[in-house]
Amino acid sequence: MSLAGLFPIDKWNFKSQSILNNLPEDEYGYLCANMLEQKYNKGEVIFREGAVASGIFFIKKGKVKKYQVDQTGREQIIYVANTGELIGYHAILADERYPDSAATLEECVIAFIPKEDFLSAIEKSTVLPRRLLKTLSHEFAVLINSISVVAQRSVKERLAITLIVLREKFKEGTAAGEEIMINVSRNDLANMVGTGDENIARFLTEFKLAGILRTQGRKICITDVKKLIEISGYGTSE
Amino acid sequence: MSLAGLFPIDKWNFKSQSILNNLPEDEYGYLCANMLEQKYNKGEVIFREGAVASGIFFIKKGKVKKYQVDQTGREQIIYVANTGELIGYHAILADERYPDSAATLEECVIAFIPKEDFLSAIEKSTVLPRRLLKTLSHEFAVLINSISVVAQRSVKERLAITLIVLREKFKEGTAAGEEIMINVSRNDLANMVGTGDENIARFLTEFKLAGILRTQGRKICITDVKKLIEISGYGTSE
DNA sequence: GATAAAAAGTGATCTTTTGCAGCTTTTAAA
DNA sequence: TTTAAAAGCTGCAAAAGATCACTTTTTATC
Repeated sequence: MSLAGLFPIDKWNFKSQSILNNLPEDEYGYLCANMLEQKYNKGEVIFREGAVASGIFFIKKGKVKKYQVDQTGREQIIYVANTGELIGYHAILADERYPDSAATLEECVIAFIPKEDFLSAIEKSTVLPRRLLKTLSHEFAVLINSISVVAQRSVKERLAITLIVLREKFKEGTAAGEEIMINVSRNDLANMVGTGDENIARFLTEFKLAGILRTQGRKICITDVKKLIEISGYGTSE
Repeated sequence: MSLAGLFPIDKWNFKSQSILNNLPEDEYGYLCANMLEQKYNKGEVIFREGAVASGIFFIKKGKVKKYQVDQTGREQIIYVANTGELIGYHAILADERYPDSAATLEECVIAFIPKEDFLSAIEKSTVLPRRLLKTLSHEFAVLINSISVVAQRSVKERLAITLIVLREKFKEGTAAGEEIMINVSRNDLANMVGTGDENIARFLTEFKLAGILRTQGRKICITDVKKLIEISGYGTSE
């Protein structure tokens, strides 16, 4: 089923894919001159919050979590980046250290582009600055939306929203007709929602009993998205 | 007292001032060609979330809250913009509707710059795109920081942080040597922290009894910032 | 496939936060 | 200065969420 009109999925997606999409041949070539492609295992850290930013990363394949760790050691996942997205460019553009950490959620292929190449590509390009401004501004909208939701919605609502969004992300790697399986640990799920693992387990059980989803080991399959949208709070209005 | 080294105040400030600061004469002149200056009373709405974005706003004097209202009518204040800051540019750059609403927290003087002027100023300028990229990227860091804090800190800690940040904002309009008075309603304070008015009143009383602050009507004067920083959770580490 | 380690699920309890009701103080307007 | 309305404060009860201990299931590795 499509979410169109039922759930504001745009409010939850950065779409940084569009930055490099259909870039003029020469500009793309230049950007890739010193590109360093690398395979990452599941759970590997790509960069850490506070580290001096040496470049940006292009996710050629896989899913990456972006997160912050607070002083008590708890992890807050800010965003899940998918195949085709760029990460790490904020630090370069702001000329600051990485504001968050990034780690793979599954096996990934990721290309590294050195800071200098990225910056001079922007310098030379006419479309890159414009695209970056657009993407960054859109990201702003996504993030303030997240703040409102985290500040005002219950854990149950937030879990519902998280599951809907994750389902869309996992849809991309799923063949048409095949069932969409969300494959993240309960702990990662808890760190996205901003609660403890136990709470997640409890609500997942509740959702399962309500016929909203089915689990296969750690994997989750949403069987009734509509009901989930209702719980998310976006169901009636918007 | 200075917060340097004690509290990461940079994590809480957009600093969009720097966008127009010391802009080359001609570029600034062009940007201001059709500028429309207007006086706003306290509490007036500047633009509303979801409205088609017609331009950007330059706060010449005063403080403005940026907020979202959820379906239950609750307001979440995302940011307080101060004298010298720009607002409304995200929507223009992203080519989307305003992602949040803006309203004055006090009497303000605000100048409106039409969308077309802003966009062609960017087109013609060499420094504007760069500055915008830098500002937007920094804003990203500020917002993800907010998400972590809202998701993981207690109401008491969040109030402490909010008070420290507000104090810095009100410092700007205060003559040197004069006492810094934070002048916002309990309701606005609650909407910044993301809780109810009653909770704010309770913790303010607690802080008052602990000798951290003093109230004069609705106005708040922080008398022991250090203690507040300890409560905020930034005291020991960072 | 066996097995150890890790992750997930459940129950009980404790803490934090919310929301209501009623009261007091402050503010603004007559 | 008076007065009405708005804003702020406090106590209490209920709800939501966090934490701990323990069991069960799953995953990964030999």
